This record gives sequence, structure tokens and C-alpha cells, in this order.
Amino acid sequence: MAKHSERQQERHAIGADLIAVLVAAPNGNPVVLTIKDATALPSGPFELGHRSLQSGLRDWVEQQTGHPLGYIEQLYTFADRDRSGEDSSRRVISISYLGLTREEPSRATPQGSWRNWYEFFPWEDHRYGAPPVIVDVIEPALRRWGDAAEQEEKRRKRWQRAAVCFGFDERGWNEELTLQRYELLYEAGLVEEAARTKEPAAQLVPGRAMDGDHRRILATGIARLRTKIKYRPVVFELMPPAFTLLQLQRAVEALAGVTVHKQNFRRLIEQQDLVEETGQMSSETGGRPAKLFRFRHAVLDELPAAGTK
Amino acid sequence: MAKHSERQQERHAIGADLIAVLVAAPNGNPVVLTIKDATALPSGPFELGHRSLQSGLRDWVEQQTGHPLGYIEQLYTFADRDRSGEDSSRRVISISYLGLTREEPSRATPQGSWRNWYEFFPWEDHRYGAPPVIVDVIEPALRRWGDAAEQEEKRRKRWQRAAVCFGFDERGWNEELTLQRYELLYEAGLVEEAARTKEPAAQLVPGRAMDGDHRRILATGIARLRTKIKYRPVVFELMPPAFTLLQLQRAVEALAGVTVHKQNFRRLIEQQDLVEETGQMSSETGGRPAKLFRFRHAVLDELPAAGTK
DNA sequence: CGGATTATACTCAATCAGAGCATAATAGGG
DNA sequence: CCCTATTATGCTCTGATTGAGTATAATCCG
Repeated sequence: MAKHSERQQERHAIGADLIAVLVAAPNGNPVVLTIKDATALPSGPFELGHRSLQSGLRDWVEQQTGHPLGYIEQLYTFADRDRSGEDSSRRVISISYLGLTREEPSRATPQGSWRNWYEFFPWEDHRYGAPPVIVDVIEPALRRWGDAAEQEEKRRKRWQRAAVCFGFDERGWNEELTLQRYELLYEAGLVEEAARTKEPAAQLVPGRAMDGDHRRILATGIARLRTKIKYRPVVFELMPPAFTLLQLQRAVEALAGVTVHKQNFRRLIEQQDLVEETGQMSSETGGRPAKLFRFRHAVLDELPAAGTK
Repeated sequence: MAKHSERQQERHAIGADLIAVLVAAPNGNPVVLTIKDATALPSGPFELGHRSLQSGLRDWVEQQTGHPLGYIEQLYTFADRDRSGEDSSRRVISISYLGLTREEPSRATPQGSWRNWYEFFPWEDHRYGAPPVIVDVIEPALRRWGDAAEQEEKRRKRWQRAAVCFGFDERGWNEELTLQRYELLYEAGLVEEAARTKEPAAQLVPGRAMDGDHRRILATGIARLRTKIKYRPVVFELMPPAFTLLQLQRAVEALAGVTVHKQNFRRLIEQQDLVEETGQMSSETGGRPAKLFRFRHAVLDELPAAGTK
């Protein structure tokens, strides 16, 4: 219980890494910054020079990507044995963050590339209906996994968990369960990362794998963002200075992976006073011109409530 | 961006601490485990032998307190220069957790004591109306703090922030803003911890101070718990195996620091199927006997939704 | 037995959320 | 120039949820 152990030498075998889930949404396209040919999230060591974890992250992300980080939120911290090192008794503490940026990530940065995040989670995009991969691959595979359990009780529980996660048996799709779904697929041995340590399943579910737990971290970030947009005005961190309500809606839908009722969406945004008209109109792609809006930054000082949906 | 820096020696100057906000609520009394005469939260070093951060925490908390930890949730991770050490360039990463236990913490543990958490935040308990300290001390002090700003714009913003946090000017009390309120009082120099590094205000707000940022961590834990009970059935981690609906309500009120409408509370709990009757009745303190209920553990497998309020 | 106290069943109104209808304003093709 | 496709925007309707109150049922205590 003593705050600082006598065994100082033990503590010296610890390092700290910062890992970032850096998200943008240009034109309603949900993207995440990756490195190493999209097999890893950007990460860097936490160094003594950094004032704090948050500023450490901000420093090197801005240095690497060239754009300012609008919003940062801590995701999760975990400890692993240092896989890279010679000395397997070293521990690395990884602190992961979610960051939002509105910069146009068109030009690939020198060190990394922006990828549509559904490349990693093809089953998560329900904007155009449920992806076929769910009924074609995931449902039968999870059925087999459920049936493979020894006791009846366990079989029932496995299938119920699968049904809740993926909305089988009349249950609806819940877009916030991104992390639970990934973890379920992992336990069932259906993703490549699981096959590295456990018995792999006969057939893997499609979706780009990543190093270590990076894909799990990404899932954590997506899940956090999907819940957060509902009660905090964070989408605006991803929007350009002026935008139409449809553009805003498309951004929300891109993140949530589901579509929303257009009229109700507008009602919600307007009655919460989240935006104000710029006075200009957009010369959009076909159809009646739309008013341009900007985010009312004052809302950040007002209620710590309000979001979208 | 390289995951493992060349400068290995720098990373060796890092240590890791686990800090716990351990909560119980016997008889609707919200208590937190403290050490050092209630000036600190229990904490211990993360050691190489621990399988994971979570199990590390679980190990030493159970060893110290003697009761099992029902529910654990990570709160926040931050890095500080090592205040204890000789070498000020060492860094300590502190990973804080919220833990819930249902054990009766009557007998003081050898190392620590359970304290009502409102000893640390007297302004947070609105179960018996707004505490007088708010209108007597906090409101005038924050008014002075607001007026002390140079520019009109800043004065307005300061007061608006205070009003949102504490519900001044017709705004209602929002019990979830525990952390924001503590941070506001800190910035305004109204808590003892702030006086250690900044210019202290003329008069401090009552409430027991703690070492370092422990009181801020406690505020984080309370805030998290107050939001969580609304959409997850976590209160039950604090309840005995069988309880009346009023006992359950008292526990929720103790955590939230506000009272709820009795009939509506029951309606909510029952329609969500969170509990089931044990078949027994309680021979309570005066009044008509109440049915005893138990938590339906099956709900944990069902919807990842549902809570109280 | 009367009053205090707690339990529990209903009711009512205001608000909110989901879904749809209707109309307006533009572009582009014949 | 008219017709159609497309997007924008205003409004309605209905069922569900929420906040608050009324009414009645069991106990205990003196």
C-alpha cells in the first residue's frame, strides 16, 4: 500500500507508449490514420520532456501529421509484456487516445495513410443495410462456435451473446457495441489476431487485421465516438467551418454506421441551437440549394449537454 | 513515430502506480476507502509480477481490505513528475480505477478507513436540499472570482461557467458535474490543494483536502459512478443479496446526491426487469412490510442497457 | 383505536421520438 | 419551356417516456 515501493529497480523496467486513434471524416468518409501499411496505429514513446500525457500526444501527432488536433480524449490504458524487447520481463504501459481532426487528409502524410475504418470492420457499416458478411459468414460461424460448447447452459449463453451483439433473432442492430463485437469475434477465433495465440477457426471473418491489440484499440475508439456523438457536440470537430445540414448528417451517419431520419435529425440539431446560419447558400450537387451553417461555439460554454441523435 | 525509442535509458525513469477509488454504500451511506487519516486514496505500485493492470489492482485491494471487488472500471491515467523522489526527472504514471464492493465495511481495515465521501465534497450532497455552503460560501466566492477577471468577456464566461456548474441563475443542479465543480473551485483557488501552488483565495471552501490530486481522482470516480448508474445496473454491486426497493432507492440517492420520485423509481426498476422477488418480506423500521428483491443476474447477459433513473 | 409510517397501484399531462406527408427550389434532358 | 429527378425544409400524427400527483393498503406505536 506504500505509494512508492522499496523495490525501485523493478519499476525501472517499465516504459510508456502513447497510441492514437486519429479520426477524420472528409465528405462523410470515416477515416483513421494508420502507419506501416495500415497494420498499426501511430504510436510513440512518452518521454521525460513532455509536460503531460496529453501534450505529449498532441506534440508528436501535430508534428507528424501537420494538422492541429481539435479534440483529444483518453481511451484506455493497458500493460503488456514488452513484445519487442530482448528482455521479456520489461513491461510497457500503453495509453491510448482518441483524437478528432477536421483537416483534409487528402495528401497522404509522409509516415502514414488515412484508411476508411470499415476496412478493418466490414460488419460495422449498416448505412446501406446490413452488410452481407454478417448473414453469410458471421452468423453461421458464431452458430458453430455456440454449438461447440460442452454444456447446454454455455451454448445458450454463447448464442445469446452473439445475438445481442449482432442483432440476431429480431433484436435490432446496436451500433455502439463495436468493441463487444470485436471481442466476441476474437474469442470465437474468427479474427486473425486471435489465430496468433489460440486455435484458429476454420474460416476467418473478412476485415484487415492489425499488429498487437491495435484493432481492439481502434474498436474502442469507434465505440467511444459512437456513444459520444449522442450527447456531446463532438461531430463538429470533424466538420469544415461551414457546412449544410445534410453534410453534417452524412458525417454522423458515417461515424455511427447507420442512417437517420432526415427531418428528425434537422429538428434535433436546430432545437438544440447547435448551429447558426452563415447567411450563405451552397451550390450543391443537384437539388435545391441548402443553407450553410456554422457551429455555435458558444454552446461549449453553455450546457455540457446536447449532441446528435 | 518509431514504437520503441532508441533512448531506452529515458524510459527507465518511469514508474507506474495504481490508485483506487473504492466505493461501498452500506445503509445508503456513500463511503470511500482512504488511508493516511483520510488524506489519500489507497495506491500501490504496479509490479512486474502482475498479469495485467486490472488484476494487479484486484490483487492488492483484496489483500488489503479482505473483501472481493465486484466491479472494476478504469478511470483515468496521468503522468506527473515524481514528487516523492530525489530525482525530479523521474516520471510516475498513475492509473486510477473505480471499484465497487458490497461488503460491510464496518470494521475499519488495518490500513485504512471508510469515509463518507461528502466529507470531501460537502457541496455535492443535495439529498436534503441544497447545502447551505453553496449559497453562503461558494456563490459569493465565485462571484468575486468572476469579477476579478480583467476583461468583461472573461468575467461573463467565468460567471457562466460557475452558474452552469452549481446551477445558479435558475439553472438546475446537475449532479453529474462533480469533476467540473471541483476543477472550477480549484481554478478559483478555493480548495486547499490549489493553495499549494497558486495564490490562495481569501477564504477556502469547506471540505477535507487530500494529497496530490487524490481529491480530483475521487471527484472523477464519483462523477463516473453518477453517470453510470443511469444506464448500467451497477448499483447492485453495492447491495446485499436481498433488499427492498426503498433500500435500493436510498443507495442510488446516496451516490447521486439527489432524491428521486419514489413511485417512478419503482416503475423504472420493475419495467426493466432488473429485479425479482425473493418471496420474503422485510420486517422493517415501522410501516407496511416491503417485499424483498434480488438482482436478476441474467440481465447482465441480456441487454447491455438499462440502469436506474 | 387513531395517527404515523412505509408500500404499492393507478392516473394524468407534458414532452419526446419515430415516421410520414407535403411543398419548395434547383438542375438537366427532351 | 415543360417534365423529372433531386435535395431542402416545414408540419403533422401517434405512441412511448417522463415527471408529478392521488388513492389505498399494511404495518407499528401508544
